[in-house]
Amino acid sequence: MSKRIEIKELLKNPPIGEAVYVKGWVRAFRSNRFIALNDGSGFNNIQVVVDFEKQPEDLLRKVGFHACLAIKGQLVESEGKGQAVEIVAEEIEVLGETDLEKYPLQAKAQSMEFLREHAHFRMRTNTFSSVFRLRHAISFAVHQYYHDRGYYYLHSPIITGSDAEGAGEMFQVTTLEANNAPKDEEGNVDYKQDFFGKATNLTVSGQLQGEIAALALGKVYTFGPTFRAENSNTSRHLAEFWMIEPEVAFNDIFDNMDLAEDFSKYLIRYCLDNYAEDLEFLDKRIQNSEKQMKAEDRRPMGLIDTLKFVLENDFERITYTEAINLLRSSKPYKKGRFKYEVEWGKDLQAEHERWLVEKKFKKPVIVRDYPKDFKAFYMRQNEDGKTVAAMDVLFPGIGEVIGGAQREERHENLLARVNEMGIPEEELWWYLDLRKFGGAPHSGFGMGFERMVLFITGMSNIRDVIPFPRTPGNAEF
RNA sequence: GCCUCAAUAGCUCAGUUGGUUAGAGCGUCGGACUGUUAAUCCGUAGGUCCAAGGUUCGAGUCCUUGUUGAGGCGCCA
Repeated sequence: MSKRIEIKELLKNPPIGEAVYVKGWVRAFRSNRFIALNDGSGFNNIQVVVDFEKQPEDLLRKVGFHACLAIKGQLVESEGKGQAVEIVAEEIEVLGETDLEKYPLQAKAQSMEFLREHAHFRMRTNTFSSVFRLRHAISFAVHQYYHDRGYYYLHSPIITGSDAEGAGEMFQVTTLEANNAPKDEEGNVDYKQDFFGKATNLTVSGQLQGEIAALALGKVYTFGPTFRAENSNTSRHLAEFWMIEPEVAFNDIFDNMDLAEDFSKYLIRYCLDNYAEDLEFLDKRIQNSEKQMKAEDRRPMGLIDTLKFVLENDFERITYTEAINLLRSSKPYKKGRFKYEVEWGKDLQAEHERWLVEKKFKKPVIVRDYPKDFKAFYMRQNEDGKTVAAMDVLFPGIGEVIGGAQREERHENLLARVNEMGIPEEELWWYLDLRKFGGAPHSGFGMGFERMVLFITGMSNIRDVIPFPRTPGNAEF
């Protein structure tokens, strides 16, 4: 009786007839009699039945939406229909009141935009508590997947002195004062006097360090925050996001594709197997919100059906050249509906990727062997001399969730490419060394963690699947 | 960075061709209610119509600039 029990545990193994002690927040107080209490341990609430004649009136007044309570009572089989068991309250203690005249949240659906502005309260809603439980689940499943398969978790650095990843604009890290930085003889900022003795940035990718580890430990993965200072204003981009980057010695591009598909499916399966209640709630939520929409704007399948469909079907695998040919024989191409040109040598645009994934194949698609001209320097050159062993995994509704490649392991080829692209060789001496001493074919990819969370939860804005989103012009909370 | 749209009560929104005192639902607050499931019923209060400037006898409504947000595009994961 003296020890608190978590609501999830209480509902899993209900000790009917026994005295119980729970704590949590009020999700609803109905009919001056029924409290729906949730302590965050799971999706489901416990119903607390109050005999209001036995409780002081001023105490019951404090039992409002999202107030925090501690309740002692007896667990009994429920007389009502919506739940199997309930607690008959004997002692109610108010741990934290909520002044509802000032509290912004309400016991009804509120817009994602509004809740985003109240990010310190939004996790108390059904939607966000489900999303963040799933975010945890996916994160845990990532480690489980790789650990079970003999991969080593590599902590790649957050601060990097390398300026050669080429993955995007970087955030500078410095202890120099903006207004009073020391200057060199030419009048430029003298980073030799900075904390690290050189210019440094927040990492945009752990891949290059991952390769170092893969060529010693065999199979590794990184899972950490990455930073892009791009002025990207979309529902799929963050300035601070988490990325999972496996890197595997001796894997070629086909092994890489197998890994990407198997890994993605594992994460989805883990959530379906372990977090069904949260997924069911999110599924219903989407269906309700789409009721007012026109049929053609609705998703073709419910959330859980979509996830199961992805699990049960192979990802489509095509080359970039095949993708171009398919696009050029498509209806929207022939009718001139595409805004961007479809031509071998030009990158696939979002509208092209969407057609391939959502119209043509209706499932995840892996596109490989892209022209080398618009891909990174480290990707392995194919025999045709025109393409590289790059791959993108495209998901319905989101687009690119995974980007990867077989890495160029041949020192001559890599060096030629580095020079061709005008990258300073001295920045990459250690990366080039990996090819000079015991080099090996190897492959890897980066999965945008939030994009995977977006897909699995069915949310539509990436800002709603990370607790505290960082985007251009916004670093609140 | 570019394009489009939006901003009115705590929230979600309506507001006619520019014309009297700006409305509704939900929430709040007050009351009723001992089997509710976003409970229900009755009542009350609640507004610098995003900001600044302009046009006009008169602006929530029209114009300009700005701010914030959303959607799309580009960059990518």
